[in-house]
Amino acid sequence: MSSQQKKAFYQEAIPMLVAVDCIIFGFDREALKLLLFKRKIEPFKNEWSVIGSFVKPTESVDLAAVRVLEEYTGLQDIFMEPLGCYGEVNRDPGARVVSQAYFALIRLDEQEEQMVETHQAHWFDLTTVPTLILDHNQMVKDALEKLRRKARYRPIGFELLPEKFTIPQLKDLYEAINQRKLDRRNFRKKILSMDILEKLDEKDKSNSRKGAFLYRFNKKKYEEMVKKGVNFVL
Amino acid sequence: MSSQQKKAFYQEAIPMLVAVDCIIFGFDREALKLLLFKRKIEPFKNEWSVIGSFVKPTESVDLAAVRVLEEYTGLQDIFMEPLGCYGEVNRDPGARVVSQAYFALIRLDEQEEQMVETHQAHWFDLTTVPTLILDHNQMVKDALEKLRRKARYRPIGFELLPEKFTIPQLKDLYEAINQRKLDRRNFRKKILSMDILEKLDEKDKSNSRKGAFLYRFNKKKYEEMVKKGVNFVL
DNA sequence: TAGATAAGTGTAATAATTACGCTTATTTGA
DNA sequence: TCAAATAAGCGTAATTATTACACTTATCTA
Repeated sequence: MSSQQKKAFYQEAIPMLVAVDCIIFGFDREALKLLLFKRKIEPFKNEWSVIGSFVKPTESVDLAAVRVLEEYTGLQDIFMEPLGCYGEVNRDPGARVVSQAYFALIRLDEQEEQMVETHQAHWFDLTTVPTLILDHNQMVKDALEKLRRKARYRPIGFELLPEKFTIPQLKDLYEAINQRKLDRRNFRKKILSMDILEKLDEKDKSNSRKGAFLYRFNKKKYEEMVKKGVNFVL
Repeated sequence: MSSQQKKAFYQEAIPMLVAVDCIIFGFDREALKLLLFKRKIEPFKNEWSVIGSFVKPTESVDLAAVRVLEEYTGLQDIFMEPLGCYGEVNRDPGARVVSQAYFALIRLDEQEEQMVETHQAHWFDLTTVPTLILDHNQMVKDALEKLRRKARYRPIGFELLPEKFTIPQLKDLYEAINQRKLDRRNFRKKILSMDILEKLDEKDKSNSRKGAFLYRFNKKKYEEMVKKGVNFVL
């Protein structure tokens, strides 16, 4: 249906701008990081903000989020899910803008960390997030809370860890997300009892003399468990 | 800032319509119901749909949802929370419309059931939901899933049950939400152990010869538990 | 080759969940 | 009037999950 035809309906309604904003978390094997960038347009040009864009008429809202993520990080097929709608009347002094926020999880290796710096973007440690434009600090706060809640019943590690990882690394990730210490032995017992990890023959010795065995997720088994609605409370 | 001034920014972005849709669940002491109404405008005039409206320039998105709920049910201060954004390009043939969906829970007594019928609205049993316009069936499905998940860690009963209720009634509600039988005795034990119910001196004899004691929620204790992040898995 | 260190294994104590039998209050109708 | 029927309510044993923590192992470095 053409734009002309559509205009016949909903005459009384008033259009507004729709944007997407992505809160992107990364994990570099020790700390949780947040990707921010320097805004390129007025108002608030050159201030820190999360990554975002207006939604184009030819793309769905979800797709706009995927596009933005790819534009700024070069990454595709990233775990991303909706965070919520930010729709206060005066949240953006530039116009009436309703923003749909998303949060994404990506694993960091040097490659990505460098790539990102070329876009006037920067990975911040979660403990040193600067003041952001508009309601973006609130978005980050909400995203973090959602991440924590989510981590309670899903092994988030899929998205944040490299393909091969050790159990102590997985534990570090959960500690970073939840901000509390977990018992090393109980953590191992619990995650192994879920039967979603595959032990490999290699060891990672970057963190200890003894070295820790590498594992990888068994995605199939994991998907099955999610379907059954199992609770992975760690 | 006036609309004129705002136009100076974001010139390249293309505005679209923003709507809210509310998926409203009710519980009438035996079954979960869904509130639907006959659409008043073209396209799809007179077909069943959930309750919705376009967002006005002078109101936030959240407020639009509250307004709509009040317009159709006369009810204020209803438990409502965001469900998600529905933003496919061609989801509405009438225009490019991005909809933010909400779901709400209300308790049904005859008063409300009647009131609603005056707006060309109707309470449907969840097992007999008709075909709805646009992506509204999907919204209902998503809302139901969210309700179930939510009920796992919050005593939803606050919103769906009358002020005074019996433990068997609360159990029936959880069974309706989760679509599975719960053990009467274990349910009672668990809910009482949470220490959020106050036993009253009255009995409700509508359902049995012996009669069941009425209880009411202790909202203060409940809020405290939610703050502490306690899990109410029933 | 001893000492240091993180990885990994085991186990006992405690707490939560599940399954289910028995008693109680009340109404109905034989 | 009183036995049968029924849902409400109480208690307990068996199972399963969680927590706390002691001990052993593999490996590197000095």
